[in-house]
Amino acid sequence: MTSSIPVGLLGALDPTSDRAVFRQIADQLREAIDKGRFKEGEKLPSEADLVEHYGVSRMTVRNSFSILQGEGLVHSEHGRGVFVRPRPPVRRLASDRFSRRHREQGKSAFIVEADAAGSKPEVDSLEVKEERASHDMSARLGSVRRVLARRRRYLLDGRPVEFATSYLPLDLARNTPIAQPNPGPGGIYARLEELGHHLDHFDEEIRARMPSPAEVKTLRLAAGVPVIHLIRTAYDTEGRAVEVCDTVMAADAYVLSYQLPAT
Amino acid sequence: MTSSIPVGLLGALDPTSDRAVFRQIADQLREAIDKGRFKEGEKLPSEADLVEHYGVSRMTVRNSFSILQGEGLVHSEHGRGVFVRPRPPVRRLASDRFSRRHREQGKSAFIVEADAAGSKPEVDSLEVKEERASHDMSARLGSVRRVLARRRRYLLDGRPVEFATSYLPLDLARNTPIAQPNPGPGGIYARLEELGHHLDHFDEEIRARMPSPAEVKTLRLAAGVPVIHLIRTAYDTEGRAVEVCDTVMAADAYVLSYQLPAT
DNA sequence: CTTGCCCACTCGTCTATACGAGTATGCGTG
DNA sequence: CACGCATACTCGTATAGACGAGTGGGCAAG
Repeated sequence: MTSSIPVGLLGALDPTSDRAVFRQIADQLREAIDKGRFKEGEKLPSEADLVEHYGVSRMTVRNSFSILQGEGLVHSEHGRGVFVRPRPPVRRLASDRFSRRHREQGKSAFIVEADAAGSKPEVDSLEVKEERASHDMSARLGSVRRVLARRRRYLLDGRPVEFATSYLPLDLARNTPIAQPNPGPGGIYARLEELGHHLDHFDEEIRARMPSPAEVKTLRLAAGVPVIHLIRTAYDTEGRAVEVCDTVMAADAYVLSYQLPAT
Repeated sequence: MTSSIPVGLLGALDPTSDRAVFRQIADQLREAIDKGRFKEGEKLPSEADLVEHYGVSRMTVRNSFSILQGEGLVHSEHGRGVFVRPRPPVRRLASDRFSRRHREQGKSAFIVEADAAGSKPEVDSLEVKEERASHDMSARLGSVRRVLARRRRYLLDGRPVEFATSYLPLDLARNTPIAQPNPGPGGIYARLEELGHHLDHFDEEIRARMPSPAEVKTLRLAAGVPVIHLIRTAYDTEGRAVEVCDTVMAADAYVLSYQLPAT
């Protein structure tokens, strides 16, 4: 007995079916996972086990696993096995997360929230730099040539969950606390208001897509995990766009939540 | 010469690199696509071309393609080739799309919008049914046992882009126009208000994830296309949840847009 | 008991081959 | 000219084998 894994939880192949063998195997594994016969974090039967159980070649089994991996259901660890991917705790982003009320406290929303949820928050790879505005950024900020870019990465319990860059018109941010790595209590929105730019409203654009290889690296994303791409523009009471925040989030770690009036 | 495709757009492998051969090939193809050397909808070199160009086995080339497919960059067509996946036109969903103003016209927002964008809208697989509320739905609607479920699928130019189900408490919807396949001008929100349920606000929850096999089928999704899962709850002025709309959208066809006051 | 090594097991990468099935093109037949 | 078929080219599926590399447990030496 080379395996202590209950391969018996799986059925047999239907040779009369039109469905490809590797799809049938993937279907059976998926069903077993969905029905909880394999639990979160649990090890699936090894490739060798499945080769023996189904009487197919190893590449066929690997093909099945690659389907499930693409669906984000499992992940493999070299030398250890293939595991049911655990659902990470999600972070809820409410639409009122930038209200002045929340800004009063000294700590950032991210830290407060994470502490409340019992996870350890970190912010790293902070970079504050002057840059040429990209074409898109220039359009969003109103024909601005140069911008101040503030980049940072957010982690929960050591896992990167979000990578964000704020862009501000350089004429507005230069030589202000906003250009400091730590802009102080209440973050850059508090500083903007102190500088006389009273915030009026935000526009948020939301997309979802598969990550680029760079994003996979930065967010240490597992296969089959999309990203949520959120672009927020902050406008002051004079209608000027004073900041654009470009955020890429690991989709399995987030639920966005908005409350809309029924006007 | 078996191929008219300019394989010459691609470089050579680096045998000293630690990076796996199939990843190097995928990198080169990705770069060529990103730089526009292969354009949207264009056919990539065939597997056989790449086998010859790189001097590797076919499975290695296929492995490279499968990476790009998982990233949503390419799609393959049996018997035709592998193509750069075209970016479909996106549908923008604005946060004011349910305002009473938009409800005045007879036609649904989806139809109006699509006509304006010059695409042909369709709504199909309409199903109106009484059901037992799922645990989650019951919680959202306030301990409701039975619901009226309204299912429909939206298509643009023949392509399915969205699948939505509205759930309403049965005691509220039974024997009203809401239980009709076509609820009339302004949709069910107009009918709800006529029935005395004045809408106060909506809550929207947004997630992104890879689609289930059923969703792949319903939305005819290409590999590497995530879905946006939106759950909207409508509340009346008495604080009662009067509808929950569960929507699954092809992520490559949508940009969601919200405007938030900076209170 | 602790340390270090070996080995079994695991997934990762790659080759070579075979056959099947969908697509498109061109050519020959009617 | 129109139709249908042969054919070449495409990707899809599956097999069999090889070697590499990460992991972890057990065993032997110290």
